[in-house]
Amino acid sequence: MEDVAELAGVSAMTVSRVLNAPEKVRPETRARVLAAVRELDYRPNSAARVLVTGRSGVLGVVCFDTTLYGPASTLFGIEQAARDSDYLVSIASLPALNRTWITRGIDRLRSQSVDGVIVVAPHESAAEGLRNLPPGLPVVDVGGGTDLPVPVAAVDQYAGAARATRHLLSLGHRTVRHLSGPPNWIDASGRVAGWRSVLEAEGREVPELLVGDWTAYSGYEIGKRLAHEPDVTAIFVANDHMAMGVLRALREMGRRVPEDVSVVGFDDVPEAAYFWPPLTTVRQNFGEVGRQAFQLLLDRIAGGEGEARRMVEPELVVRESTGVSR
Amino acid sequence: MEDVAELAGVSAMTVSRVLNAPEKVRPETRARVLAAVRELDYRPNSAARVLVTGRSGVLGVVCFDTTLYGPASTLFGIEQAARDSDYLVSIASLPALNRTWITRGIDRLRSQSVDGVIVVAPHESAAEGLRNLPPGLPVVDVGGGTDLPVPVAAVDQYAGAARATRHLLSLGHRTVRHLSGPPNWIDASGRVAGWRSVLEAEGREVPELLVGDWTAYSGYEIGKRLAHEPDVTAIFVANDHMAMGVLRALREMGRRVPEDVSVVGFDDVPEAAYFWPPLTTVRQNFGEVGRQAFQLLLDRIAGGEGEARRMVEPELVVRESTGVSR
DNA sequence: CCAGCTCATGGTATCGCTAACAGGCTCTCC
DNA sequence: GGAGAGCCTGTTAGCGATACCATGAGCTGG
Repeated sequence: MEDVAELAGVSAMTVSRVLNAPEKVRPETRARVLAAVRELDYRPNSAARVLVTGRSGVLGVVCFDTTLYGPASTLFGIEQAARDSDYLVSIASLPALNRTWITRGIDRLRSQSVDGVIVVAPHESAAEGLRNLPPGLPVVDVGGGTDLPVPVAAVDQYAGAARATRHLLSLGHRTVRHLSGPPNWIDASGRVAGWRSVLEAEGREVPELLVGDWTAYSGYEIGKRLAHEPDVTAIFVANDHMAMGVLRALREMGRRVPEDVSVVGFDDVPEAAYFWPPLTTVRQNFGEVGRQAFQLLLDRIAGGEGEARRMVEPELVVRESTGVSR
Repeated sequence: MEDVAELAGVSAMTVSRVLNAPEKVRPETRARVLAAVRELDYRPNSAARVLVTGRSGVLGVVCFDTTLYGPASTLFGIEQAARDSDYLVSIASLPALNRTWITRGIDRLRSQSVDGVIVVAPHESAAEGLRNLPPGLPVVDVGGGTDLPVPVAAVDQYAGAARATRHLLSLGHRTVRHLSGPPNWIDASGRVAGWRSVLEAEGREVPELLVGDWTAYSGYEIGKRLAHEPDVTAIFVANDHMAMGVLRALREMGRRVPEDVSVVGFDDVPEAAYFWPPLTTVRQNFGEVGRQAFQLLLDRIAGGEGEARRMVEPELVVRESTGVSR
């Protein structure tokens, strides 16, 4: 920086000002400095800047498994929003979902002086991990429950599940089975709640809950069991990958979709329209959730104490895997 | 740090040593310092450390679309390896794949004093972006070609495609059609080359190349066209998602898989075993690629000039979408 | 008993930048 | 024409750590 200052015939302070508050420098001086910056290919040292300002322009994301479609898409949304605002994103992935690791992840990021942290761990353990946060560190949660001490951006799982369930009932099905995600996942329990509430509101029997682990494999295994129950005519599956396994199991066992059984998924992965049959599902706009989370975080970093929750509405996408009850 | 030093009755310098070179401090003193560290919940300020040492413990990843299965899995592998070595990962995603953006992504990371950069952009433009790198910055590429000026970790696409093609020929098919990924993607051209070379080596006709864009949609559209060509009995598709579209198109047009047409995919996404029919495909161990890339980068950071290329072998996974030619 | 070594620790300078204040210049306006 | 208000720009100090060298204690060996 000293060199740039010398080349431009000004002091280091002026160079600093050109970079941080250009309007405070006379245009002519500014031009000379910028020319010198280019000439020497000068780049400010962010470590030094962080040291004195305390702000780094980096935000941290704590996440679990970024190969899952939802978290990966959310992360991507966050990254895009961050790029547009000249933030950089550091990620701390967790080997397991529990309080200890979440706390450790946040610590790891904090030690790098991130300006804020977004936690993408839609699991009950996240709540514990967010209980006693280091004071002064802005934190936002993605997909968490309502009882968190931090702002939350999330898709309204309850509403999405309710829509899926109502759709099936409206086709004439007596009731709807639900294959849920693993217990303790916030998304999973939100979908269970939405499903159950619609059945209860409509006075339908609430059948036994089935529990998978998000994988197509678990959908397939549980689907085989379901295929043996002749009174099952409508299944709401908690994500598209499990739904894919269910579709295959039903087909193998000779039950036609949608003639014999209707199936609804959740997520609307890009491939859902190419399942056999094309899958009716609930679209979640993960990218939008990521962007909302980033906005919430920006607000907190700026000292805002405003909104604590931003819900993104899911959308039912009707394709060919659902049909009227026989 | 001063406070810790005082509480432990030592100088700041000793505290620093306890944290960076514990063996140089008498065990007894070390214990006192560590106790003080815990008591005050002291955390070193990484910015200050970076300022003086020049090393940050952060590595950067430049990537394109982290919602794609391959890049997401690779990123995850890198992150896991990094965590195990106490590195943090910053990501810079690119709005478009070209020289300018890649350079800008690297610059963005460099301005944060990352210790090294891994570029996950298996596209020809990456090569240009890697031509004139800032000197002194260790860079490793993932999935790039052979002519890069930096070390590369990659899956051997050529070998994988060759295996897939030979598998189809061994089932008695006269020749094999190939639906490739978009031009200029390294993976895509590697697979094309492997496919073509086997056909030529076996003296088979090399049919016109078909080109998709990695999406199930493009697979579906091109699959519909292929379904009309009765002499097509074997298709090697450049990724599983496109293969899924092809499967659906063939089915819709009344062509049975594998009885009439055999289909092989590439990637082995977790769902491939639940396609209809279960997809024969080429498994790529993306996680391993990520880990190898990280190892290469660590080596470069440490000043190594060793190996420039680490190939990960893909594996043919035979399922039910391929069968003997009629 | 002391030169000469090792080992543990401390003092000081410095990394590159910006906050806070200081000062000089121009301009306005009575 | 001079006080006062702006506007630019410069000077100084310090952010929190580590590199480097100095220092003193304890030990070895002739």
